[in-house]
Amino acid sequence: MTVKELAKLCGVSPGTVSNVLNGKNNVSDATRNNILKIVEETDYHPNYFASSIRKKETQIIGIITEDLNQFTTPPVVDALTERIESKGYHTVLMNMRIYSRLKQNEWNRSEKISGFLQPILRELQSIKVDGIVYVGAHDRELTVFPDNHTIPTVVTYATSKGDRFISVNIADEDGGYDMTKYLMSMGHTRIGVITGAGNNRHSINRLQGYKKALNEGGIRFDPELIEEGDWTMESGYVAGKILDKGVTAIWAMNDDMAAGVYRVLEERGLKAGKDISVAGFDDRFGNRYLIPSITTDELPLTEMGIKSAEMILKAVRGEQPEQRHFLIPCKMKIRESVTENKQTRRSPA
Amino acid sequence: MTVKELAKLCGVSPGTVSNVLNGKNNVSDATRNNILKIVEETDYHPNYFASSIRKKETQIIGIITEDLNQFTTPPVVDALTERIESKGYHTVLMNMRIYSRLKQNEWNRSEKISGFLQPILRELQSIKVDGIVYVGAHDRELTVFPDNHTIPTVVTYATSKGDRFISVNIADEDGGYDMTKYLMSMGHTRIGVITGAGNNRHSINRLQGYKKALNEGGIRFDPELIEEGDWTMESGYVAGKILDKGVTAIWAMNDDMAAGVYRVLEERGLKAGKDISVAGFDDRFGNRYLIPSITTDELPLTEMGIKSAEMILKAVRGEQPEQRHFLIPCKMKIRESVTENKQTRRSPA
DNA sequence: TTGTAAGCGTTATCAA
DNA sequence: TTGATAACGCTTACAA
Repeated sequence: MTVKELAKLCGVSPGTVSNVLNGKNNVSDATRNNILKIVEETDYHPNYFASSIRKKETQIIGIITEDLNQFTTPPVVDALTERIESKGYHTVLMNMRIYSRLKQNEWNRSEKISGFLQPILRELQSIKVDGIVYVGAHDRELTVFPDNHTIPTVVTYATSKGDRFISVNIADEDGGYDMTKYLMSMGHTRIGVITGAGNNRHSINRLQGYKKALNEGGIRFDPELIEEGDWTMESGYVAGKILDKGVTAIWAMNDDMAAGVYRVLEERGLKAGKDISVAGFDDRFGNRYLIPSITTDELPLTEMGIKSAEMILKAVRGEQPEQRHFLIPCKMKIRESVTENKQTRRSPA
Repeated sequence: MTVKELAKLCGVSPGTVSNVLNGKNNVSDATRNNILKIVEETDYHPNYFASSIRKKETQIIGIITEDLNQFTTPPVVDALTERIESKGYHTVLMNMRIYSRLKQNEWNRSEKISGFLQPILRELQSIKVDGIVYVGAHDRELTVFPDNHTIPTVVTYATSKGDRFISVNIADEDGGYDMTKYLMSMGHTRIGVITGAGNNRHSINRLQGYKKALNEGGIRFDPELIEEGDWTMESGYVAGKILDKGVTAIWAMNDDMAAGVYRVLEERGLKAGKDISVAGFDDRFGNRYLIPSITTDELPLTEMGIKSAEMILKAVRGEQPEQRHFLIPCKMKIRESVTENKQTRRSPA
């Protein structure tokens, strides 16, 4: 079924049918209704490709994910597509699968990622997407877009080199600050920290927040209390040795590493929230698995998707964004693993 | 840049350029190389839409997910896209988001899902996908495809009503059988089971495997030892009362419910793998969170994606599949939570 | 308000 | 092996 055939059925010209289908108002109500009725009856649907040749805008937004299997990605994509599609745009998802295609020590090798990105960009270019949202697997300074890339682009869970793209990210510093403030409010002053990989922006920013909170509370920052992990449970287990430094609380920068701390406690016959306080980050699993349930800071994945959607739609329409970099706040989840510090010195008699 | 302009640059006709670009072998090596060189230099890319009007096949496979946020979905999609794209096809992902759009008691309401599916099918139809892979959020008998649906379709993590579509699923019965056999091999004879929702095919089939294994071992099936859960940790916690029926092992049909059992044990001062054996299903989290680490049965998500990809490509090419329904086996993960039954009666003196 | 006809950038057909 | 030329299904000037 084509416009031509449909037009014949309606007793009008193809042009008129096209006008009706595209919501033009240069058609009489009578013919419009008649055409619409017949469209309904015949279940006619325009050929998307044919119309896209002639039209300048495709109403398609391309979504590029670094890795769909990274746990942070699906919620972002979900919110993103929901919002974009609710505005009448379509989405096309391209997954780079960097985690399965790269060895761990290559995750930051821009030239590798660039190699994966290139064909995908070509693809998106040839389907003439109106805009692109790039969803990172972890916050990294992106240098992977070629210089001649001109399609409107928003990056999320990643930062663009310089001011090139609009970016939407986690407010990591505030997250670290909130968590530390909370631990301090529970009477903790010697707070051990297990960071993620040291060169990682999440680690750096969260630690910045930790320092800021300590500083505000008049507590001297002690580098001895910082252990570097690599986000895995195993590294949290190893870093758990920080226990021996007389800390009353340990904050691991993700829940996986906190789970490693739980293992150490188990081995020593200790309990989080009773003998020592333990906090995580991400809220990867709600309160389901760790016992006692873990106090953590929830990543704002849905909100990041929503904000990114707004921004790319603005960009596509040629509107100016109010700012170029957005930091979305996390949400503290107070559970059982952090309790008041019983070792707090009372005010001297 | 269009073929026309490019052809002029190359000093040949548009048709010849097209032939080169499409790998036809009716062009001399000399002109081919020349054209290819200039294509490279000018970074020319054909307009996807224009070529798709004329071509009968689009080389696009549509992937429809019931819910991308269901933990089983991304691995399937990942493997699926990898395979499909490695064969020179493209993929377009459409996500129905049924979990956020439906209340829990509506998850099996076919007419609701049908309502979400309809516009997506229209969309895929209008971009003329060569085939469709439908990725369910849990195994369900699908009645949601309209009668006039003729595009080659494979369903995975779902079963088609009757013999309509090729399907790729988990070998749930074998999974239940293997797990029960393993528990029996560790000396357990009174094995409590916490099922998922009772009307669910996963529950039914896994229980079937349990019964089969018991039967082979000469153990009478005791309905008293079966508790119905609903896949959530909370329901596993409630069903944990099965402890009081003198079981030496509990098998929860997913890891979330097993986590609920861990909570019950914690409250009672018991330990999985020491005082009682506990097994799960899914291997949702590897050995990271539950302590002691849980013995479970890993879902074959990647393999399901691979098989589905093979099948849809076969279907698209008009080849006959060797069978219409595939069951992919799970992989037992032996960890710490199941140990030998110390209460086993020795052979009578 | 409607119809006619000329594109859009490709690929397919057929003749040279 | 190449080049004209006619499709493909739709949109859009422009004419009626």
